[in-house]
Amino acid sequence: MPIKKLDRIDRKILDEIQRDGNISNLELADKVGLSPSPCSRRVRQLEDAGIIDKQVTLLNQSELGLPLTIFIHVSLEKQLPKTLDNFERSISTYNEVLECSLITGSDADYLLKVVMPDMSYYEKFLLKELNQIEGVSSIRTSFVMRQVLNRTALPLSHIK
Amino acid sequence: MPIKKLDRIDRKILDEIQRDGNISNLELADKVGLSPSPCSRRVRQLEDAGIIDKQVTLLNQSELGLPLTIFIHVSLEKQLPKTLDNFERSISTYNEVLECSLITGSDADYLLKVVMPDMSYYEKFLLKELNQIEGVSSIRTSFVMRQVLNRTALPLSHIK
DNA sequence: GGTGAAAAGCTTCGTGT
DNA sequence: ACACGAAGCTTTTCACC
Repeated sequence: MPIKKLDRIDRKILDEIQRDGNISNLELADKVGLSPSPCSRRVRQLEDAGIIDKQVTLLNQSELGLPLTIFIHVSLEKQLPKTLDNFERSISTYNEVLECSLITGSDADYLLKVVMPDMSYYEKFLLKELNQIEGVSSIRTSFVMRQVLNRTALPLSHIK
Repeated sequence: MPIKKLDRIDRKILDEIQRDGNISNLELADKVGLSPSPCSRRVRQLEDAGIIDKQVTLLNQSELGLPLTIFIHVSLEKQLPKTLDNFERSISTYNEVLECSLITGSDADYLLKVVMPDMSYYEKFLLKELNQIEGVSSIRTSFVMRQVLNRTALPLSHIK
């Protein structure tokens, strides 16, 4: 299922729309060297194939009053399926949690990425929310001092 | 500069376009209870204010042959501005690196999020690229076993 | 698989309230 | 500030190569 045959034009299309989700089909067709009709057909096929996921609008964190980005390592006491499941369902209810990944490591380890207005919000989140979830044993916080990179565009260079 | 006054309608608009970047102004206007003209005006103002950053298309990692997501903790030998600067410029050249954050911790610590086609690619990346950057002292790898959450939508509930 | 033209829809102004 | 209506452009769909 993964990796359909994508030719050079498909890659060009993906590359363009990854960077600009608002590009018109006319401009896109021009950039990839196609006429509008086949270009929009290809885009539709890429959507149907599930290669194109969705289109979103990205907002400015700081302007919205969310200057803090925080990574949180969470360890659970036991790695029972029920414990993991409960944690995952609980954590999913917080919109402040942008990412949650189950990662390899010593114990059952989750890595969270959260955004917060300020420290007092974070303290409350930690004590009243995260720490209240059943089975959480240890929490380690890493504050982001500076975001060097924050991309949504995936690399395409590995595609043959 | 952060947090302009956003009323309930502005928040509704942001909430909608965060989830669907392709929504038509007609439909958006309808959802937020406005006629098309003032709705598009508000969107433009939110863009001009820098609150709306940009529109992008998200692609499917697995379908593109990038099933591996990896978090990498990188420590540098010295935290000289020149060393940090060199590292950041080097790391920015790799499209496989989606995120790079300077985070608090013991030493100068970067947390990277990278995507890879497979393990052999990652081994090459680690040995031939990341390890070759001047000043890198230690690297710790965390493989993502499962992505529980991966959102781009920011929370808006904290806005008054 | 690519090209070209016509119809339908959306966006964007200007104007009025 | 919002609503209405006209002009311009984009997408879509069709027939054809």
